[in-house]
Amino acid sequence: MISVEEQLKSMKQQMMAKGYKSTVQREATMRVLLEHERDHMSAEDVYMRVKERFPEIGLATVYRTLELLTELHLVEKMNFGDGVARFDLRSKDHEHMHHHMICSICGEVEEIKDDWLTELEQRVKREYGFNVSDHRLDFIGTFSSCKHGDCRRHCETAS
Amino acid sequence: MISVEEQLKSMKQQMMAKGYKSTVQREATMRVLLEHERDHMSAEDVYMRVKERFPEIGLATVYRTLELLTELHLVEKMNFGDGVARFDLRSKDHEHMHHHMICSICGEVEEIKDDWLTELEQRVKREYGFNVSDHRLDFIGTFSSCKHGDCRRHCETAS
DNA sequence: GTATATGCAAAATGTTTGCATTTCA
DNA sequence: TGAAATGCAAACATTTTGCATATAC
Repeated sequence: MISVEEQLKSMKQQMMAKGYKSTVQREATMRVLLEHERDHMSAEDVYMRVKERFPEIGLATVYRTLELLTELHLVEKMNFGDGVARFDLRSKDHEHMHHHMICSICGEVEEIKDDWLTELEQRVKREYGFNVSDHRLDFIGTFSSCKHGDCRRHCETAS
Repeated sequence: MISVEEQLKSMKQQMMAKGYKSTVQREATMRVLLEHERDHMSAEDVYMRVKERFPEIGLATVYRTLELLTELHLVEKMNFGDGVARFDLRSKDHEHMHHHMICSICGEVEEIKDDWLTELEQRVKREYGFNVSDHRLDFIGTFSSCKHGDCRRHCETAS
């Protein structure tokens, strides 16, 4: 596992290589993303976390930064159907998009870190002539533990 | 294949069985959905189509009807990341959610009607104790035909 | 007759944009 | 220095809500 500082440096390099400037606001945003790698934060979530340490930042800047990072494929923009976009870092050791299990009882989104789709992607290519560059796989259902009354974790935070 | 009238009747019955009333607005909305079974229409799309035949209908009614039908599992609410919810009928002969190929050149959303995930759903259950009731599988990429300049179909309509 | 559904307009939500000012390379 | 980035507020798009009226059962 690479350290936060190293990852930050690498991200900055990728940004500057494409002609974008490195700013304190962008660094602060990336730092928040690094510290919440798999939290599926909304833009507002990211904004609030960045604001804690950099109170003068504007929401628009966070949106613009997240858009930029998405463009650079450094973050992944997701949508779980609740009307808000969510963002996660695409770290070096998780090149491929991961899959999700979305619990309809507690709202928790859990990850499956493997890539189960390489085979199906070949099939798509073979049968439909479609070249897959990305994929999204979400399972909707219930965790056994939720069904039995004791939710896995932070049920109340899943607004 | 069941006729439109039969399907409509069945949908109305399901609605009334749960205590909801059958109204002309709801019928008109369902009819539009039946005639555009796999068109991934936004609420606005549905609204405009219903309005053609029932001009006094309000957008809010369409939203409320689509919400109700989603609740009854008669329609499927989707989200392709462009900020608008899209709706399709869940017809009898396609009980399971289908998969999508989303072309990043022309924006076209094409369907894969098979269910490729039964095996993976068992694996989720086995490895994570998660009981899948639904799933969503989207492939993002490009059709060979789009790459070669001639887009598959109605590229300009994919706003 | 009564609870439910509708239409309209207003509000709420999430996101984008214009523009004057600041900052980075 | 000059182009790019920022912060703010206003604009925007989509969806939801309140409420008086109409409708289905």
